[in-house]
Amino acid sequence: MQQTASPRTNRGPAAGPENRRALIAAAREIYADNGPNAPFSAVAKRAGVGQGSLYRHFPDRTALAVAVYEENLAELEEYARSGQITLDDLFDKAITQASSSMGIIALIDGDRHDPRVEALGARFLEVVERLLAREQAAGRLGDHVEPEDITISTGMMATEIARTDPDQRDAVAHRIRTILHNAFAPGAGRPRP
Amino acid sequence: MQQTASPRTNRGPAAGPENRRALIAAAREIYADNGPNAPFSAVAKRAGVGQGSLYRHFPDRTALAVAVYEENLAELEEYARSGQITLDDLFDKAITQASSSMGIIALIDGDRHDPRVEALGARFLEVVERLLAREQAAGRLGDHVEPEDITISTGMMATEIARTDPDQRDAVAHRIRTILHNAFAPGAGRPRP
Amino acid sequence: MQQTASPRTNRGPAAGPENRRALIAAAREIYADNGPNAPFSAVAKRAGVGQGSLYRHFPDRTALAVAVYEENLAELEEYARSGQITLDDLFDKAITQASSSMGIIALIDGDRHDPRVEALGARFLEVVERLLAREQAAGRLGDHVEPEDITISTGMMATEIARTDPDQRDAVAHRIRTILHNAFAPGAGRPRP
Amino acid sequence: MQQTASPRTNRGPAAGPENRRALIAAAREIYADNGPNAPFSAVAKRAGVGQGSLYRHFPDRTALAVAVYEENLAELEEYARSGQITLDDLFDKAITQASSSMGIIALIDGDRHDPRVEALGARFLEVVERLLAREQAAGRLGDHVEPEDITISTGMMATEIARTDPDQRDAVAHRIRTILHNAFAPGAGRPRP
DNA sequence: CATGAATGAGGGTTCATTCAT
DNA sequence: CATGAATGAACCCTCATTCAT
Repeated sequence: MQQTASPRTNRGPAAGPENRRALIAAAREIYADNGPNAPFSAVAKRAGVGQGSLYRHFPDRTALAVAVYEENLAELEEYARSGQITLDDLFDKAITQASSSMGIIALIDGDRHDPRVEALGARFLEVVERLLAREQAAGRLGDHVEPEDITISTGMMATEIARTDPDQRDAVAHRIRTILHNAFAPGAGRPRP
Repeated sequence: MQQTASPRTNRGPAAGPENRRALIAAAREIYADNGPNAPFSAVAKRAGVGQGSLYRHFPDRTALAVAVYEENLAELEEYARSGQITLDDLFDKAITQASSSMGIIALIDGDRHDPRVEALGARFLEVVERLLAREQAAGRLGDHVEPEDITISTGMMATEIARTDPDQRDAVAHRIRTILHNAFAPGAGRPRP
Repeated sequence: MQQTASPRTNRGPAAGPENRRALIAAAREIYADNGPNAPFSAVAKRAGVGQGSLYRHFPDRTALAVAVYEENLAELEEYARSGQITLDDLFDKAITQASSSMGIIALIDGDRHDPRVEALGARFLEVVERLLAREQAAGRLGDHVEPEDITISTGMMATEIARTDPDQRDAVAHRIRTILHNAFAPGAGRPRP
Repeated sequence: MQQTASPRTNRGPAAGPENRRALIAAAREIYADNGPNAPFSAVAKRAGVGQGSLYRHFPDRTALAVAVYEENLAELEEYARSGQITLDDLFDKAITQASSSMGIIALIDGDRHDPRVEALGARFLEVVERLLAREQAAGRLGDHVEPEDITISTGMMATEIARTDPDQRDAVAHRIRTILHNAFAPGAGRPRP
């Protein structure tokens, strides 16, 4: 009837932000190693944090996945802000992140209607829109390409990479990039003469 | 005083093949409705069959998923054998099947190294190779296209369709088809003049 | 990810009815000893039955409490059917059952709006109605008494007995009986001359 | 770089009594709204007070319940001291308090052997004894009535009211009052002529 | 003296798998 | 060969209690 609490160590509230970071890092590892069905509690264990703290910081799986993905996205936004990002840069980032976040991506996929996830999608779309406008103006991408072409393609590519064996990822990534480059190249949208 | 426990209906060995079919049909419904994490036992219930029979026919989840997918593939092979299958036909099939087998696809994804799954992949590759050779010969697909481009693209497309909301599937399917057509068109692989 | 089942013994389906009885008996003991907040799983343990079997037989706490209480009620109905039950007989039964079912009563209380519980209440009301009509006709209970007076009083008494220390139960029971007898006696409802 | 964790508001020792009052008020609300199984911590949250302060003021659930109930009792004592309290007045108070303190009553019930709870019972008995003596002297209650008849009846009534649906409380209260009035009326204890 | 994050054991429930009938 | 109840480990989540700040 009574729950006996026997905390081994209590580092106090100061541990809060540190724990949050540890949980996000642990989530990356756990979901990368064990796929999206890994027990939620495994994240807490890996982070060296109590179950309760995990739930305090992230009330549900989605909250955690969003936090992880948000870090990825923030890095991308930062990169986009700091210079002239190209489609290849975007693909590079997507491939890199897909390789290390496979479980998280799958997790997010399951919740695509969650408002928190939709918000991330909107932020990603913005990055893409700016990129596309610039590249089209420079004549490096065809005018037939729409932002959704890029977002969907990037998502497909990331998923495919994520589920590919590590030792074949480079080859598959190269193949998909080539396909997409051909599809998005200037002139690709019009019938050949 | 105890009423002897007795199987309600035991139709004997004759029921074997019938049960197998019922289980496969039930699996389609269950995984379509509930996603890949649906309880295995739900399939037996939906099929109107005991747990034991489910395990007899399909010792594990993968065995069942393979059986379902094999039906899809057999249909495609049959279709390919019976006439001049085009890339568009292939895409049509993939889209149709993705829409109705989303859970199964996800299930198979998790087991891509299972030999039973690999065997299906090999059969699919064969279909694609024949198709590609014919279409390239007819000048309807570029010579830069390789069979793996098709298999990977089809897989990506199917996954993407499967995870898209039903009411947006047509639009997304159209978009992806356009991208891939542009990518695979004759001339798309060479630099523009 | 996989749940490993390691059943020590599996006595087969024949154990079903036996398990059900064992669970009901265990529930009586557990809730009598530990009150209504006893862990549900303790019932399974006491019955020597797996958790799953407990849930199969009784999908929730209320189902179990209803089953227990239904046994009590069936005994009362049987008794009422077999002869001329008096108010004192009813009180006797209520007191006896309250003493041994305290936790169950509390449990049922929490679910009084559950249809299963309401059905039991209706059955109890029927017994009371017949009893009251007969006793009033015989002049042993006042005409001012209504069935609900009896049902509420019995409920109050049972609850009070259930929460009284065993060694004071007789005294308290006697006291409450006297109060209610005085209240329900012929003439008690009318002003004294 | 780390921002030092700092208590938002710490009003110092002066806040002590104020917090205590806030906790008691919060307990009333929480247990009225959520029943006796409401999380202890919810009280602190509702009171706008830290967990630690809750534990400082009330080391356990019972301490808090006793404090709440003590307020009710003090009000009753004050009322009794200030005039000629009748049985009906007592019932009125009991009904009113039962309606608003249902969770607390249930909580106290579980701890009736706690000395703190027993002390409250003794104080209540004193009020009843004085009331009974006065009413019997005035001929408004039968000589057969003993203090324990009143205390038990009041307790039963309160419990019954507390667990009755709000919209039926008036009817049930009226019914129980009538029963008890009939039982305690002068002459009710003697056999009819 | 107050705050509120951290802890982790415990209870609820599900479901993969076995096996008596 | 089919049935479906039985089993219990695993996962999810809550919450009583402590304690650094």
